[in-house]
Amino acid sequence: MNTTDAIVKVTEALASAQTIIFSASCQIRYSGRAESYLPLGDRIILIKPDGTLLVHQPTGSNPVNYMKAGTVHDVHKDEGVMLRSSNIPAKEFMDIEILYFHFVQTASLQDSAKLQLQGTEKDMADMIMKTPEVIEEGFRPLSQEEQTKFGFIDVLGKDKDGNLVVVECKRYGADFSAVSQLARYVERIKASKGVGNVRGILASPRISDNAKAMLQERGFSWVMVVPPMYMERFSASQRGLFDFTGT
Amino acid sequence: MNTTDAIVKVTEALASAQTIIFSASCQIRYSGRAESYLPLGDRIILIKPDGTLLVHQPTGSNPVNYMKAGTVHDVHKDEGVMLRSSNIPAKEFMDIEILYFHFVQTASLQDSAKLQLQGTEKDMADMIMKTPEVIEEGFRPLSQEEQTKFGFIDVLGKDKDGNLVVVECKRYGADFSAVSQLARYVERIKASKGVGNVRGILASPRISDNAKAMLQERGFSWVMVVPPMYMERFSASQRGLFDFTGT
DNA sequence: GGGGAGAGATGCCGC
DNA sequence: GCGGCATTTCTCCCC
Repeated sequence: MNTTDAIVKVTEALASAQTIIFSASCQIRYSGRAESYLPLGDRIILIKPDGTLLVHQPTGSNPVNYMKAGTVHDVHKDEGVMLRSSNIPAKEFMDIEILYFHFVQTASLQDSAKLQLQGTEKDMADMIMKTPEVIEEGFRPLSQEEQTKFGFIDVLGKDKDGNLVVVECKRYGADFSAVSQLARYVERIKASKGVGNVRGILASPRISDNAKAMLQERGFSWVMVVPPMYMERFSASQRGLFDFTGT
Repeated sequence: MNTTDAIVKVTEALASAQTIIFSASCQIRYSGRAESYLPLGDRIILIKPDGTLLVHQPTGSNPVNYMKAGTVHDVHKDEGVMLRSSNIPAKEFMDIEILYFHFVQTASLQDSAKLQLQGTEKDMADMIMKTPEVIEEGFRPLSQEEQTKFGFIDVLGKDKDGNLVVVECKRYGADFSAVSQLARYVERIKASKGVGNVRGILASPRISDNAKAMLQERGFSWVMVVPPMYMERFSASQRGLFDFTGT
């Protein structure tokens, strides 16, 4: 695509805060929290009205380079074509040297929708509050997301014998970090409540052998809990839309 | 844009494993590790040759919905237009119901370049190996990335008195998690080497007050180390390219 | 704004 | 494949 036309199109879109998508052969330098250089290649570049800039290579989920919201962009032609992006407060800078524009698209997007997500760790904690027997027989939850200066506890409760129980939820497989976190909360509760016997329970779909060993070493235990997913499409009437689940 | 033309263009691009970028008014359902619904709105959708699919709203760095590499896509018209994406091994599925295509672009991108990144945690460890005095006077590094069954140790060394020292590097501010990690490694080294006195040092640009308290409580210490950044553009001859840093 | 922790985290490397 | 962990993590929430 003609370079001069492309520069005009990008410049006008930047001025009117439109969304810009273009493909270009380019090389990229970044300086900020770290520093990087990306040699010449073809990429997709997306600039959003909020200043976000994303550079995508032909593979992978993550952008190879990016600038966060609030970044200011300017494209100009000197010896070559340069897209210079600056985020002064964040002290981050990027230079994209463009050899050729493959295409430039601009758009004014209308989108106020927010993602509705289910099956998070918070949903696990909600489920435990409602159906505490998933932890163990006789477990009675007392509070959810109890704040301590050292982090917040997913679920705090008492077992059938009246012992305090700290429950840490993980929506994925639990690892060392989860055990450390549980240990920290148990210590914190022991200290703040002045109680010697506080139990720790890790609730997750899976746990690594190593993490389980560390858990038992510290006298804690693990309960298999799967994060709840129960959107309306699982009802029989919606079977047509998502019938690939087979259930 | 004409819907039939758009469907043909997307279908052909999918068949030839091109990169596809289009904008559409759509609503999106996802089911997999979690479940989500995104109501109607205008989005940018990017499909890569490796099957990666990204859905971007007009703001923010992260895609609001996505499918990972290896996903298979198919667009067809029934009552409405549906882009159905499936990743069978991962048990993940997405349905994008498209009301209108604003534009469709396809491209064959040539890009074998890899990002050259500096200022990572690994670079910090490298620097400590080369100039160990940044840790403390008389520190002698023995090994880097020493493997243990409980994770790998950034730098293992001895202090001027011959005590073993475990160094954990963080390129950002150190938190509880970093202290827990360091404690785990120190315990591990004590056990595996059969030594009672093993020191722990956390090396990072910053540390939170709480983390520092926990560190001292366990008898460890903190050293301020900044991840090294020294690309050639900081030389005087390159001043023109990145002179906005002011230094 | 900093601290703490989750995320449909992703990506990398090692076993 | 799982495990362990860094990430220019990003994002949210709460102090």
